[in-house]
Amino acid sequence: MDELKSSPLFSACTDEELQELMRVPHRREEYKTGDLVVSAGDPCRSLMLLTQGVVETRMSGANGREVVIDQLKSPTLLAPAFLFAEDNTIPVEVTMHTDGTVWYINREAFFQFMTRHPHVLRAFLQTLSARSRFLSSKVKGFAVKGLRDRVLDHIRQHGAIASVAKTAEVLGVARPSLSRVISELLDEGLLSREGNDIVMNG
Amino acid sequence: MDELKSSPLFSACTDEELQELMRVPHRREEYKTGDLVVSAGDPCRSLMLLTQGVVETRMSGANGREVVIDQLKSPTLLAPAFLFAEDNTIPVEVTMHTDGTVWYINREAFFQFMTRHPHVLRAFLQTLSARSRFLSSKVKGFAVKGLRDRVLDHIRQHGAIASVAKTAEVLGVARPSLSRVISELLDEGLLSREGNDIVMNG
DNA sequence: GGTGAAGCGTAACATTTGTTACACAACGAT
DNA sequence: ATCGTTGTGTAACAAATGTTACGCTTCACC
Repeated sequence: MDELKSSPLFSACTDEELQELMRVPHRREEYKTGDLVVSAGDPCRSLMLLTQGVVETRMSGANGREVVIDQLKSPTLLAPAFLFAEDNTIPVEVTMHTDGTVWYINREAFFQFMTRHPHVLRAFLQTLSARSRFLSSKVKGFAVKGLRDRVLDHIRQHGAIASVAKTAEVLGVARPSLSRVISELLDEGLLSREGNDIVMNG
Repeated sequence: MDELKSSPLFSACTDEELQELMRVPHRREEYKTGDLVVSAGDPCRSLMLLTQGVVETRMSGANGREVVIDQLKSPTLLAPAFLFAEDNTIPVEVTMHTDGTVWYINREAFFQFMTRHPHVLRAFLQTLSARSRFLSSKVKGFAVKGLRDRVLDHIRQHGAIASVAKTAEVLGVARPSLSRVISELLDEGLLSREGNDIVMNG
């Protein structure tokens, strides 16, 4: 299918290679907004490829606090880091943020496919690396002292804040706390309003 | 060398495979306690394999706050997640915690080697996965509300607290804050002293 | 035995963040 | 137009953590 070719993993594949891939066990599933794709603790037995739609990944702490790890737009792999792990349970919850489509491709067959097609292997490794870098920056973000700096970092990376409530979830703080800090930063002239968004100054 | 065979990456390799590996460009470097192996921002151009010793990996925020990400004992790979990344700069600082030895193996040659020897590829993917899971749990740890829970989690994972100061660094809090919380947990009977260590109760 | 450094506990106070509650504006549905 | 919903700002207070400072023990070293 063309859907697969849109993924960075398979974009460089020839038609013959894709036909070979289509002969391995796989299935294609459609989801609707709000559907649960993966719940925390599920084992990861197949390569999961989101070809259409947007998902949100969340981690929920023991006490009920939920943190939105991030939003992933298609095309992207879901939980690629846990596909070949010894403990392949997925620590995050994945829900659809829009309608979407996920392909499931048999793990071992995909492994064989990678060994036969090094450019696919390289793309897979690059994806893993990007996820790892993202998590590193997330850790760094939480370690950085002070909500003020985290807010400024977040705006630098995302360009603007559209929703205070959503951003509070992502940053893992209470909404009024974020609202207060943003007010301070607006007063100090470090941030400014641009329509409904909040952006940097300088 | 036998040193390589001790690594989980190459432990399943035959002698012929290791000899093949030894023909690819590589070097071996020895370090002393306190030496800087990788400084944050360095590009990752070779597979780095710690065959002897213990290293600490740190991230330093913009404001000077430093957080010990973790301690890695040999044998282990250093920064494997960034070897095949598009942006292959390493976001952490790696310093020797003891004397040690690091092997550097050419990236492209190692890539070829993996494609020829799938069991090495699988071991490499498992290593990447384990690192990714570690980072995930780290993110979850920071997101979990309350230092009390983080302390209990840390003890569950590490068995005991030997040094309050070191642990405070790892958890990213001030030492007196950790000391205070530990005192409370001791009072409440959730923790207890065992010699110089602090352990769980139950 | 003295001495200094390192690690720890603790206290007092400052700062940050969470919690709860309320008022207001925007918006869609009835 | 009215109603309810949603997102937002704000205030007052509570709780958690940071900061600084001090005294105590332990231990290596002289």
